[in-house]
Amino acid sequence: MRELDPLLHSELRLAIVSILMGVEEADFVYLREATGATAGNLSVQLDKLAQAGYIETTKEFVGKKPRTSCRMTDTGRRAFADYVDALKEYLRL
Amino acid sequence: MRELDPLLHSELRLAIVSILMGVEEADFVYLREATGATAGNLSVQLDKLAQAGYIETTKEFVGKKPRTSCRMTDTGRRAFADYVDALKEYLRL
DNA sequence: ATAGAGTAGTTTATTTTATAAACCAACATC
DNA sequence: GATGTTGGTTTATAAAATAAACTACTCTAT
Repeated sequence: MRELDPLLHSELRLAIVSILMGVEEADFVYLREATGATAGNLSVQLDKLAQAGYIETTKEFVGKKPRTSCRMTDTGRRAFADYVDALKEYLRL
Repeated sequence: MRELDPLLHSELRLAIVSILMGVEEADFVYLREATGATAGNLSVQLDKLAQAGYIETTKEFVGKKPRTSCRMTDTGRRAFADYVDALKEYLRL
């Protein structure tokens, strides 16, 4: 059986990637609200995705507030496509 | 976002259920070979699925050898259908 | 009869992962 | 000048997956 990329096969990381696949970019606060995750958990999982090169993050200051925004990389998009493909075998779609 | 049933959102358990959805029943050895899992891991994960009432197992002796065979329950089939449904949101299918 | 290897598992221990709790820095509000 | 808020990160704890070790039995060859 095909392996399911463990980096994507995690509820929160999958949710993050799922959201990012649909938009140019999304910021930390939006992702936190959309996924319902705690900030700590989100921070950790974003790091893992960034470490793997699946997403790219940029940290800037808007006025006095920090703002982290994220977007998919090509590597990430490919990994997601592969994951979906592999998963279809499991789901019998 | 819809929650992904954590019992099914595990590579090995999903593989087990995926196989069982396609057949009347399958035995331990078949599942071990088909999934490539170690016997220990398989034993643990089958227990969890049985505990949750997603699968049913029967242990009998065929000649002198033990034989554990597994099949889906209605509860399990419903859970799998729900899981697939929820996952489609994430996969954008 | 017994040592060695194989089958069919289970139990226990270890590692990995996910989650939550605590914390930091900067600001605004009372 | 406490008190709370926003936007995070770091660290600690809980939960999960995996691997290693073990049980019980059988079969073969010595």
